[in-house]
Amino acid sequence: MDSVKIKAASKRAYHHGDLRRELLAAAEAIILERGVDGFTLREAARRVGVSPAAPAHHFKDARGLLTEVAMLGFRDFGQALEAADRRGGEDPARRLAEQGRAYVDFALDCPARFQLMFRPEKLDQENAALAAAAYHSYGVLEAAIRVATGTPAGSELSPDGHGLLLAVWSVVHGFAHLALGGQLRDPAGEPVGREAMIDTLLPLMLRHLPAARTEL
Amino acid sequence: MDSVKIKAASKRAYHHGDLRRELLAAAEAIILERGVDGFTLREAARRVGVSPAAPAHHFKDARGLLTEVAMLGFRDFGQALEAADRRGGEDPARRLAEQGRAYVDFALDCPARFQLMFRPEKLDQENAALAAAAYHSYGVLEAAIRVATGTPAGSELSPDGHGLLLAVWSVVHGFAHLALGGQLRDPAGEPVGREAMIDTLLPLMLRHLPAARTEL
DNA sequence: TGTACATCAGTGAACGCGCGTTCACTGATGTAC
DNA sequence: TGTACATCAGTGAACGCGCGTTCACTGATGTAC
Repeated sequence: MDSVKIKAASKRAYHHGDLRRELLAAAEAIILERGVDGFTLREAARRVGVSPAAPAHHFKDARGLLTEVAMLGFRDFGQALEAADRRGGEDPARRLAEQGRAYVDFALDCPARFQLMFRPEKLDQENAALAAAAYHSYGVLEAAIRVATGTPAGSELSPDGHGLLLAVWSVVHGFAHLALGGQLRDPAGEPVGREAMIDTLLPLMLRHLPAARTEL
Repeated sequence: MDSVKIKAASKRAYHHGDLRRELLAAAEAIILERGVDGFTLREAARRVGVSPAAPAHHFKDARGLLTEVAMLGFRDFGQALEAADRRGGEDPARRLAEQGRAYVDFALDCPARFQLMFRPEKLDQENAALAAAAYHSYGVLEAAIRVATGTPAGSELSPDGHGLLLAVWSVVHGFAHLALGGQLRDPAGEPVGREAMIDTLLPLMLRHLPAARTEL
C-alpha cells in the first residue's frame, strides 16, 4: 500500500494529469457533505490541491462543472434503469417494479448526484449533453409503460398510460425525495428504508396491472 | 386608492410598525423570484426599505426568519389539509383524495413556502413551533389513513395502513416536486397541470379502497 | 536524434462583490409618578 | 396633565469573509523539421 501512495504522491507534477475527473469527483464529495448549495469551485480546487484558477482550463465556470456532474449522473442513472428493466424480463409489471427499485436505489446510493440532477436552477439548461442524458433516462421509463399498456413504439401514449407513467414516476420520486430529507418515519419513529418502497409502494401502484398481482 | 397610498407613505415613520410581518412577506417574494437559495437577509431588508441591521430586532438571524416563514407555511398547510379532509365527508377515500388535491394545490399555489418547508437544511430544526406545525400537518394525513384502514386513534397503524400512508404521501409529494421543477410533460410536450394529479393519480392510488371506486 | 517553438495546464496574486452580523448611536414610544 | 426616564425599534458605517473570475505568468509537453 505504501508503494501505491508513494507512486501517487511522487508523481505530483506540475501537470496534474487527471484534474478534470478529480474535480468532478470532488464536486460530488462536497455536495454529499454540504448539500448542493454547499458546493463552491474554490473548495473543489482546494480538495484536489490545485489553485482556484485551474478549473477554468477544464470547465467554463462553476455551473459548467455542476452540469457535467449532473450529466454523468443521468448517464449512470439511465443505465441503471435499463439494467433494471432487463432484470424484469418479459413481465411489464416486473419491469416497472425493477425500475422503481433502481430509481430509489440510485437516489439513496448517490444522493449527491441525484439531488443535483433534480435542481435545474443549478444547471446549464442549454447543455445538449445534459438534456440528452436526462431525456434518455425518461425514455427508459416510458418504454416500459408502453409495453405495460400495449402501446406500440411510434404512437402516442394513451391517457391511461400517461397516468400510469405520472403515477409511477411521482411515487418513486416522492419517496426518494422524502427519504433523503429524512422525513419518512415508520410507526416506531425509525427512518424508513428503501424496502418500504419495494415491499409496499410499488405493489400498491402496480396492483391493477394484470401480471403484477402474481409476480409481486 | 390615492388616499390609501398617501396614508401608508406619509406614516413612513422612524418606527416601521409592521416590520416583522413585512419581512416575512418579503422573504416569500424573494424565494418565489429567486428560489430558496436566492434569499438573503439584506435583500429582504432592502425591499422593505429598512437598514440591514433592522431585522435583527425581530429575528435571531437569517435562518430564524426562514424558519418562521416555514412554520407559518406549515400552519396554513395543515389548515388546508384539515379543510380538505372535512370536504371529504364520511368517505375515507374521498377524504384522502381531497387531502391529496389540497397538498398539490398548496405546493403549486405557494411554491415558495412549499419548497422552503421541505428544505430542512435551511431551517432551524430545534425550533419547537416549526416541529409542532410540521407534525400537525402530518397528523392530518395520518388520521385519514386511520379512518380508511379502520385503525382506532390510540393504536398503531397496521403495515398496510403505513404503506398506504407512504404511498399517498410519496405520490402527492413527488408529483408536486416534479411539477414545480417543470419536469412533467404531457404527450404533447406541455407542462402537466394539477388536474392530472386529481384525475388520474389519486384514483390509481386509492382504487383498492372499497369506497373509492364509486366516489372517484 | 536534437532542437526550436507552439501549445497546454498549471500558478498565485488580485479584483470586486454581496453577504451576515456587530457596533455605537438615536429617534420614538410608553410608563411611573 | 407633565415630566423623567426606560425601553423599544430603528440607523448607517464598518467588520471580516469567502466567493467566482481575471490576469500575466511559467513550467511541462508535444511536434515539426
